Amino acid sequence: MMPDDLDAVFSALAHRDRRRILDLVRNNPGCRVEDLGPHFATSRVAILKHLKVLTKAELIVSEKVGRERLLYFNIMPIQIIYDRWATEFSALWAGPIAQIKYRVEAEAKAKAEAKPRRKRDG
Amino acid sequence: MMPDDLDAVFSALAHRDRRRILDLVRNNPGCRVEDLGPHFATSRVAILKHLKVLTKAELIVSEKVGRERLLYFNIMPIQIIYDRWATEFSALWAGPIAQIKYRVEAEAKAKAEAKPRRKRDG
DNA sequence: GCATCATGTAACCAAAAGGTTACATTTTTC
DNA sequence: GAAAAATGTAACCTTTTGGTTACATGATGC
Repeated sequence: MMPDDLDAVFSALAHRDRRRILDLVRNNPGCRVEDLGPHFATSRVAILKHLKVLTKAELIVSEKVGRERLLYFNIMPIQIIYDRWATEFSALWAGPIAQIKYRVEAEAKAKAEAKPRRKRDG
Repeated sequence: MMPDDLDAVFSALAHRDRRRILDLVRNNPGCRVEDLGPHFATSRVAILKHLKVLTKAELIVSEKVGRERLLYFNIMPIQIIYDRWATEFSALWAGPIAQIKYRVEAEAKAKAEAKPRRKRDG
């Protein structure tokens, strides 16, 4: 997954209604576009736009069956991020107490070395 | 964490430079705003704007020391999402084989029950 | 105390985002 | 075959986003 793809996934998740769409599709695999309508206060076309964003981020895959479009949730983008977070941050979230200790150490270290750096101005 | 906060966090993560800022701050706790400049092709003020977004999402906390501002990474928002994902999706990502099996079952189930729903139009 | 440094705000602009109504197309139903 | 259903596109508009340059302010160094 390329950085641009990460942008797309996080961006897709950055809207409440889109997260709710994902929940609905995940809990109702194969549901249709029109099944989503009653759950939202916005227009059908707004929902179509949200679906387009989710599809581009690969969080939703769909198939056209006659005049209907069946929607499915795709866990892969989220799993990729989840796994990447596990790799990068697992040392940071050992637990509440360990975490506070780490934070304090980080701040002490910062004060000890927060000095000479290269300078540049925009 | 409220849904609006989730919007803010995902939105903050939805920009490549902002993720890179987070990496830099995480690996250099207590670094200053100007330390970030050399790593990016955009202007200093653009970076300040990114920092404002990250701060609002609580992914970065900072303290003013004299004329400098020291930056620290805050793992909490990401940990909250991570834990929530673990709760909601752990059944979905048991493994590649199990996942494919689940997907097939989901699609078969969808075809069997993808029928009567309420209708509404925008 | 003055010049420099580090950060921050203001103003501007183009592009993107998020919504709307109107129109179009294909498939299904009767 | 005509009407209804389901989806999709186009056009429009307001707001937000992401960038820029210019200006401002307080702290630091000499």
